[in-house]
Amino acid sequence: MTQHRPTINDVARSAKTSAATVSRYFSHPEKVSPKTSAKIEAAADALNYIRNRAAATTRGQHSNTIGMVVPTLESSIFAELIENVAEQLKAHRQTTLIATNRYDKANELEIVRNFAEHGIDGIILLGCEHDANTLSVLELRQIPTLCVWNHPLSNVGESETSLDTIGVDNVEIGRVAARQVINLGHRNIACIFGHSEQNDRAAGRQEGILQMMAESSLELLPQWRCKSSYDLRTAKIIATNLLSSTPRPSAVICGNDIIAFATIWAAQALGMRIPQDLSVMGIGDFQGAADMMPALSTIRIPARMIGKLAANRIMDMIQAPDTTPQRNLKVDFEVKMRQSTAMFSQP
Amino acid sequence: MTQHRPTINDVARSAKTSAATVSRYFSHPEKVSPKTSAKIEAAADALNYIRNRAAATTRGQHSNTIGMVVPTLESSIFAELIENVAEQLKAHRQTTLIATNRYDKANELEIVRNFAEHGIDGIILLGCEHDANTLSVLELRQIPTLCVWNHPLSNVGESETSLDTIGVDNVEIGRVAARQVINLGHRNIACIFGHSEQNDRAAGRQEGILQMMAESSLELLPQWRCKSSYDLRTAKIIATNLLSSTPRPSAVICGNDIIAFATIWAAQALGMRIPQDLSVMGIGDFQGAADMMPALSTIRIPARMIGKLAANRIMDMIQAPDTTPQRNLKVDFEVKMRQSTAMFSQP
DNA sequence: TGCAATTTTGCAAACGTTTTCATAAAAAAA
DNA sequence: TTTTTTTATGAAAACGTTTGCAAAATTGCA
Repeated sequence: MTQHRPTINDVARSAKTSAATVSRYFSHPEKVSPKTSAKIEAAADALNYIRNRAAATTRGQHSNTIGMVVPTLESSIFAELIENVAEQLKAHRQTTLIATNRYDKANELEIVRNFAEHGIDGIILLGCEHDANTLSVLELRQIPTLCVWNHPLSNVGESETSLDTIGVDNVEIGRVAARQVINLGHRNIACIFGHSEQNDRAAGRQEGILQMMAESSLELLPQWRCKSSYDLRTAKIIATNLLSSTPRPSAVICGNDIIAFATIWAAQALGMRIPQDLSVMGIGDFQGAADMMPALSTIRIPARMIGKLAANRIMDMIQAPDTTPQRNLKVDFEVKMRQSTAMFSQP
Repeated sequence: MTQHRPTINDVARSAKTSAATVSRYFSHPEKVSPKTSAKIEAAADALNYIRNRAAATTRGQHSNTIGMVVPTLESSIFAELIENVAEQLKAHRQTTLIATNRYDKANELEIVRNFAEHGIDGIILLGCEHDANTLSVLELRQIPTLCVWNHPLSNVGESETSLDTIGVDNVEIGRVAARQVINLGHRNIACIFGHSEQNDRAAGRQEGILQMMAESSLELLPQWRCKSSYDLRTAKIIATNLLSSTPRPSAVICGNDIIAFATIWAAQALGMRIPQDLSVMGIGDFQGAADMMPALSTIRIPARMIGKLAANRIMDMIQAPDTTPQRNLKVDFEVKMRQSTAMFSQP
């Protein structure tokens, strides 16, 4: 028996044809006659032949692999995005690779280099802000790249990236979230933002919320302007702290739904009723937001749609790299007012 | 300028050395002298050289890539597992690829074939039950493979796999979860199991729960024996249904924490108080379980530890394929009794 | 300084594909 | 039937690495 794994030559020998034809059978099936196809299929099956994609890639072929970089897998919302991208790409016969940068641009650079080394066909990055070295690798290697999730910030910071984007406008989201709460009559509003250093989504939302409050002539007390990382434990501590000191806000706007969950649970643990004693507004519409008690008022980011659009767009970019259609596609979001917010009523 | 991306030969020419030495500089740095190393580093930097891993792999080299297959990314607990595996593997300079099979063995086979085509060095599968064709591909290609998360079932079904495993014993988990509830004095216990067809974890837990109830001479009423998929929406409907019919159980044991969350929220929506009116027991200790109100009593599966162990083990298997140490490693779990369960008290 | 032992280097042959080009076979047209 | 066009096939040259082997350079020791 052959100790070595069967190669295309073994299949060719067994099917009494040439390696070239076997290769064509797999890569361009329409170019080989039905009769030969049948023979090759039988031979490949019998030998348990498995293609060697690495070898194929050396000869300039596409690797049929798309890389995707997200900050973390622990947010259910990114999971929703990823699964939709992967599903859609599967329909295009592409493999999706996923890696997490843990909100760190240095990690991201390393990941992108690694993707490049493996000859990936295209890359989908989450967010619009990236390390200059990352952009340079992508540029030099001419790897089709797409930024998803958010729209590049117009005013906050420099829109450094020249990459195409598909996503929501986080400044607008921040503005709308704040407006909802303000329109309910709240005046004593606290905020728990996400950290915005390595995170342009958080930065945009913060900007939008602050804009809208300023436009409504509402002051944000320094002690009501909090920051938290996107994890339940930390956020709950910060929320508990915020809610157990006086004066107490009548509403809290949260940088994302994780923080909102934590705020609701912190309030409940302190014996407060939601929404009678406190209104809580989230952003994201994460898994559980609609089903928890009380259901969370939030802004739905259409992860499913972004995923599908992104997958199709990256395929276009790979297949027709010359054409340069839309650069930045803005996706609409949806306001979901549920049970965690109520009209302000004098305590 | 060179239209083509720089190759190892370009670097060699620029550094006034040979391609072989440049190759060694990247693969076995200790074999090249400091002086030459410096020259090569400078040249590679200047040219923005990026290695072509596909080409390397053809010459029989390792691809330094490990594939991992999980059912879904939407469970925070798998995310925790994955991130720990990936982090640990990164320390071994390995890239981790992630794919989801959506609880479908046919998808899994396709993924594994794809991994094999890409010349992956090792594979980590979630769960112990796999398609015979999947096993055959792994066997034929001699790809080091590890099953994680659960211990193979001893009694339920055939332990089909001959693969190494690292995980918890789900039958035992089911037994312990049930015992906790029974020991609190509950006699009218309902269960919402996960679907067990393509899911040996769910099957094991169900088996364990049923065993323990039988041993305690407790009958499980047919209408109290429910099944749900692992998603909030479905589970909440089923729980609502269960809890709004009479007689009503005093406790519900849930197949995992998603189902437990849904049950708690369904009960609360029906105006029941937890744990006074209903005790709810989960399994998994997902994100949020400890922080929600009331905090969920559950069984903690040590995702972090399993991830670390798995990463180290797969590296051992790759580096020393001959040695055959432990086959099945059983990992301990932890009971976390919190606020969602209470002693049974006559209504 | 000379000689052996060791380290570093370069040549050239793989690795398993894809693809160009030419040729053979089949189909269509005359 | 013969000629032309189309389609299917095979031979051989890439693709960018790694690595066995041998030669060259360096080091250690007397």
